Amino acid sequence: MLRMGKLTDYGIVLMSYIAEHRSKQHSAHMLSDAVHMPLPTVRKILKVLSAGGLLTSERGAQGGYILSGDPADISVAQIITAIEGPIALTECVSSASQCDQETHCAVQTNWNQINNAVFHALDEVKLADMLTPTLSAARPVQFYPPSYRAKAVSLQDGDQHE
Amino acid sequence: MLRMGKLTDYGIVLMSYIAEHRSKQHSAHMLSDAVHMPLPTVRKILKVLSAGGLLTSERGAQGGYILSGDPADISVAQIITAIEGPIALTECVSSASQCDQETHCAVQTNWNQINNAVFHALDEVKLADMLTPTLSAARPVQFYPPSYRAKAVSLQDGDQHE
DNA sequence: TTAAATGATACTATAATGGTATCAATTAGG
DNA sequence: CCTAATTGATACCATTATAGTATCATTTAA
Repeated sequence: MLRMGKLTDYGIVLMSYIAEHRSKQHSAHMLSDAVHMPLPTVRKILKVLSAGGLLTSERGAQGGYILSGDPADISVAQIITAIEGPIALTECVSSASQCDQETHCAVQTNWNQINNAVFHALDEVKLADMLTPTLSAARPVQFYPPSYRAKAVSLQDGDQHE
Repeated sequence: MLRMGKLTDYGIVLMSYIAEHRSKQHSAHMLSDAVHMPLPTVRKILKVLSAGGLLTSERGAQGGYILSGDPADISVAQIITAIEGPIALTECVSSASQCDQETHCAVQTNWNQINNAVFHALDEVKLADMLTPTLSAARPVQFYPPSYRAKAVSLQDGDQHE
């Protein structure tokens, strides 16, 4: 399974919540209550989201966070990028290939394209889309065949615990 | 950054190598030498790839591995799925939502679409494509704007070390 | 029957991640 | 002007996941 940090997941939930209540300014405390996440964690995420330019913060009493832009303009890719860093599946792409594989790594070049494909997929989904309960009708969605799921075999020891 | 296990990266390199030398059968030992990866690790990956149906194994002396299918038919998505498990960015999708967020998680529904988009992006890139040094001309590739890279802010402590 | 190979399982150390605590800086309001 | 509320920044810890290794069982060609 392609893994993404749990904090990023939280981040998207937070962004969704804020987008749903754009009128108000939200403090970390309020959001923590509203979305039932531990306050320190919420604070950490909000800070990063703010540093990434997705949220605008106001300090001091009665301060808080608001969306920096329109939900229709903020993509999932932007949120992920803000929290996780640049979207890339492999290390070697972002960190200018310090691996000793370079010789056999004609592969590397093509990773760029893969990463791009993934990025664009994520960039097409906007925050506004996340608010709508289901948009199945709007976009042509094809669930990938269950055979793929079934074929997965654990790399780790013993149990797969899922 | 969206993370993918290093072993998966290795797996793709291995598959690429095997695809480039389809005629022969390859033992873990040979591959370990050829691609300069630790033998035990190579063995582990090959086993999983074999269990996933992407490689066909033959036991005993003079045994080894060969590609199960045509490189043009094997997608990167398949390789990733074989090694990492089903392609999904969040936990809650694959493990039938055991999170306590369900109330606020209208978001969850839409993750399916995101995961799908990513899956299709990865499924379109075939192993055969990885062999060609660059296919820039063939497919329209757009590198995402560097602004996204720049905006990334570390969630972790201190340094970003990259 | 031996050697070469895959299959399976168990173990360990390192690193990444999530989570927490603490203090500094800012600002509205009494 | 002082207090309380709030974000900003940094440092720290514990748990988990990952990569990597070791060991033994199984199969098969020579």
